[in-house]
Amino acid sequence: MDFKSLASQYDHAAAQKRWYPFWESRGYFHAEANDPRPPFTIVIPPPNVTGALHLGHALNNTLQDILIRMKRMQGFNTLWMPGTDHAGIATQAVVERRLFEEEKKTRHDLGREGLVARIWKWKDQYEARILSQLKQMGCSCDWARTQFTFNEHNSRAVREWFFHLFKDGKVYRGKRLVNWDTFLQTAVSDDEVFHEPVKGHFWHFKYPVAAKDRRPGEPEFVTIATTRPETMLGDTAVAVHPDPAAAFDKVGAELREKLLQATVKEKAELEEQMTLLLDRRAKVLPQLEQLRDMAKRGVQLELPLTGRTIPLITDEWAKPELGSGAVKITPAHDANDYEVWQRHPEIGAINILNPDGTLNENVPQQYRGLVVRKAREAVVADMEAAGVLVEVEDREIDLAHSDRSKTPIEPYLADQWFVKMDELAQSAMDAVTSGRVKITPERYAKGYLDWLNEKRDWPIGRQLWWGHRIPVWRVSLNYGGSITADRNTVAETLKRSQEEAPSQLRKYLLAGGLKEEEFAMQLDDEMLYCCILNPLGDQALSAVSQYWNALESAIESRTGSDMASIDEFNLGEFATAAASIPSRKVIFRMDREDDVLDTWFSSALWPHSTLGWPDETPELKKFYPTSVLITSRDIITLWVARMVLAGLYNVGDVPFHEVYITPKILDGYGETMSKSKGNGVDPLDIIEKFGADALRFGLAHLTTDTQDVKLPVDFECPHCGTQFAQTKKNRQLPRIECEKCGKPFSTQWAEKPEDKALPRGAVVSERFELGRNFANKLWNAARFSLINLEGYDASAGSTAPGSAGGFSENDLLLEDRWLLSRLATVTQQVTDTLERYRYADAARTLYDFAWNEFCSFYVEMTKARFSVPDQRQTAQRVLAHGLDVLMRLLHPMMPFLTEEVWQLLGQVAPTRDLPAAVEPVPGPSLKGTGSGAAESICIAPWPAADTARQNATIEQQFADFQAVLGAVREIRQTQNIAQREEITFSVRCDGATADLLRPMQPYFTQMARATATNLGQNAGAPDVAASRTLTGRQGQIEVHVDVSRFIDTKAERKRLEKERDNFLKQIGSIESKLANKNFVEKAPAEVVDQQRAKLDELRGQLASIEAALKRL
RNA sequence: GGGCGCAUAGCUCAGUUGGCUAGAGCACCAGCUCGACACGCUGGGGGUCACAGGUUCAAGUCCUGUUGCGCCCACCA
Repeated sequence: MDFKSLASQYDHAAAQKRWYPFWESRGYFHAEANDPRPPFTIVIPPPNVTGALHLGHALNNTLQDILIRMKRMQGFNTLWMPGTDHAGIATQAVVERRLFEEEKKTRHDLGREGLVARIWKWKDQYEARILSQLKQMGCSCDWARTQFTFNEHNSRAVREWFFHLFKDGKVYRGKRLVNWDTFLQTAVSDDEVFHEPVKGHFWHFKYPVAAKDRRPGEPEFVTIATTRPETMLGDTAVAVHPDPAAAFDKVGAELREKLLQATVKEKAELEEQMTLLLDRRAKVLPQLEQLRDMAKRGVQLELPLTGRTIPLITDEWAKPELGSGAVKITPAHDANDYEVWQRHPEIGAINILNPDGTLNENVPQQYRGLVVRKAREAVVADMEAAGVLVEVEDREIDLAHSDRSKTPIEPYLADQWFVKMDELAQSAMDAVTSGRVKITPERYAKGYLDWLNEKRDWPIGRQLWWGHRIPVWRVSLNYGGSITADRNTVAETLKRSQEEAPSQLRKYLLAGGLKEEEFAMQLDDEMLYCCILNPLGDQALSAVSQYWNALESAIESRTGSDMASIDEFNLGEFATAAASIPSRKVIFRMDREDDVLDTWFSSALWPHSTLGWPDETPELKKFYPTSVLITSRDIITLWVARMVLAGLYNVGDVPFHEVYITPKILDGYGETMSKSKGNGVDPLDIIEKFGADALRFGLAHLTTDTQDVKLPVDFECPHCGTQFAQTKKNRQLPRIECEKCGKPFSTQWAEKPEDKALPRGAVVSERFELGRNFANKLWNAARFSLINLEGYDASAGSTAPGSAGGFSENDLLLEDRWLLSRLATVTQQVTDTLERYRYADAARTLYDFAWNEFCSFYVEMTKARFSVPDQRQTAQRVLAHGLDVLMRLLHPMMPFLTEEVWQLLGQVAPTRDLPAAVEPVPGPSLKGTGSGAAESICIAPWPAADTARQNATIEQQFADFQAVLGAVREIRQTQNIAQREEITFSVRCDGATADLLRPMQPYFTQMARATATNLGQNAGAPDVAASRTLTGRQGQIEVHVDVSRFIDTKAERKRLEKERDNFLKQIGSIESKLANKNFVEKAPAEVVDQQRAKLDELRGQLASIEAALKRL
């Protein structure tokens, strides 16, 4: 191949298109459980199928792929498990919104099955898009194993886990205040709620003391205050503090404590608070104590508008320093009041809301059916009319809104399934404190532990349709075909047959074909719950259900028949028999729970369910526990913690040994990227413009462990190519007009046909220019090498005796030894930093080495050597080897470019190993050594550092050469000597350095168009010279360039004077340091010596600067 | 309210256990069509390391406080 015809710019699109299919077709990404090599496993944090991936995902997945690719090269049996998450509420909300926007339909118009079918379609579409994005980024996932949290297998795993928790008594049913979204009619979790201040009011009401409980001298009313007056209809008590004086004192003491440590500014404010507190105490304490006494006596209050009376109670929740000191208690609609109820069960709870947000039958007739807002108005008006409205204050209220529907949240008491967290949480805490799971960066362990330490039970039900339906059947009693499952009756009946009901049901289930270990039951005060493991789920159940319905009636019609005789019936018969159930007969009725499980319930299983659990697959045995989890910090609690406890519970081992928390990608304003904010960037835009390698390298380069990554982004006009900043204003617009050419283009928000018809403007960031430029630099270094490897002799340098060719250790020149030494160090550094997730360090090390050492020096220097027949082959061998190692080290970050180069290199230089300076240590090593002739760089061995070639002396000698070259170049530039002018220079230095520099003459010519006329201890300066003084390995090096033809005396003097001043300043500072007794005595001897040496050096340099000045 | 971070050049970021004149990329300035690369080469300018104290022979680095910003959690009759 004629390598000269290779394009001078790296064609990323072509490389991507060429190599990804190649890798896939060769099956490099596929892992088998029976592969004997040690495993290295990562499970992907499954992206939500809500939408396409943005740069945050790109970062996360790039970092995973870098590790996976390195480990693959290191010889591990590498598995990267891909997949997506069904993301319950988020996905359903997106699809519902789309449904409404496009067809003006709600989910109720479609029904459960219809809506779920829609969401599946959406899922298919976005899953395909997500997987395609990952492939275009170059991710080397084992695609054949692609998983989905809601596929059949994972559904089975979910049922299995739930069933075992249920059976263990770790799942229970309880009442709980949920954030009720009255629009979507579902509970939403706390993290799906946002708070927004709205203007509201603070109403003060007085509740009369019941006439019968009034005593002279005591208050006739208790005043309470609320921001939600309609909730008074659900009040079940009013509370006052049991010891208001003590409570006041406690608050006072806290204030005093603060005051002690307060700054002047805070003091005034705190003192004012203190005064207010004391005033208040004086004013209200007697009355509060009276109320307290009344409460202890059991006084009742009349609850206005309702005709009910409620008790006055004492509870510490009532803060004497707030409001009136008395607080209304509405357990069904306020979380704190709910807690009060738990402490005072006798007060009860009254739910006043219907799921749609209207008031229900528990409130007086006139309020029923009103929405909260209307009810509030009505209640306030009626309270005023009743003369119990004391006062209305304006107040700003931080009101909870649903993230999905943007409507206000109503706290609502609902039945929920919970997972008991005590032991599970403890196990997950132990895993981290014992070091079995290591979190990097360490600081994130604290949040994990703190959160788990609260051991709050986990509410797992969601009132949604898209998700894993809870595998529990409510067993109620049904009187003769009427399906009213009247709770009280059921409870009563069940209570009566408490012992009997479960055993009865058990018989039926067994008769229905279920095995003993496939179902479990829980009986609470109200209901019998049955959890069924059978993977056929609904289907099996309906058969069972039919079976016992029919069975009951059969038994009824066959007086005296016993259970033993059921075998003679088959299902068909029972189905017909069921039609004739006598109306007075009590039979069981089973209804499946409507709720689905929290998405995290299924994602918690991800590391083991994707490997086959609950089956004991070879994969599970081989790849579990996985090696590392790479994810973002905001799901450490929601996801990571739950995976740990689920893994321990189900498999008996942690799901991963390490967790690496990535930084977050922020936009130019420091805000996190998200689709909803409109600041998300599609990685494909970046890939198209800069290439996948540039994207990946850029992201790795930004990944430091201390900071998030701010990434200002620009729109790129598709008409004229102008880039201009994405701002908070324009980032959500469907169409934007170019700032330069004024022509409009569309954005990701384009919905209307006329907008969509416009050309799409890409969102780009100049941050990725770094990676693109680097890729191009590498490409050209490779191109240069390929062109010049003509005649490369693979056998040259073979250690085999008698081999032909010009390579032998003795032929290695200084620059060869330098490069090999550096290569060993860089290999060590890159390996080490990547193992420790220090991606940016690895990227920077490679960037600096490749650009400033390999290209700027080694490659440059080979130019002079290729024309020297004696040197050509050695230079080719070392160049090819250097490029080979560099490509392998870069491959995890830049897979496409490195493969492209690898393949081309293979054409001209099929093997590129150099004999190791020392024999590698024998024994099983995972790290590769030579590249061999791997057919793809994906599976080429990871470079091993040939540490025997590390040589500090060589590196220092080379540094001296670099310094001299730099001095000559600098003089050229500062003297304004044209590039094409040949110049001469002399170097005064020790003999060893002169010997070193003498053979470098071709490089001075090559790289600085300069000829050394005199080298050595006695080398004098030309008459008219510009000079630099350097500190070499063996002493001072003076570089004098003959500038007689060019001298700009004024400029040179100015420069030298500036430099002299600089030196004087430094010398002064070191002198004073050394004059300081404390420093000399206390600082370590080596630091002092270092300073003394430095001083000598500086003085020497100063002297030569002064000499140069004199000469001018 | 509790917790965790961050603040270094115009911009985006490095700066490992305190120790040479604090670095990089982009942007900026000057000069370069020399056969790998103008997505390049050579050289240059640019920083009171947010502020105030403290520890130390020595502080960008450690401690305390202040200010500003971000995130997480809790709470708000």
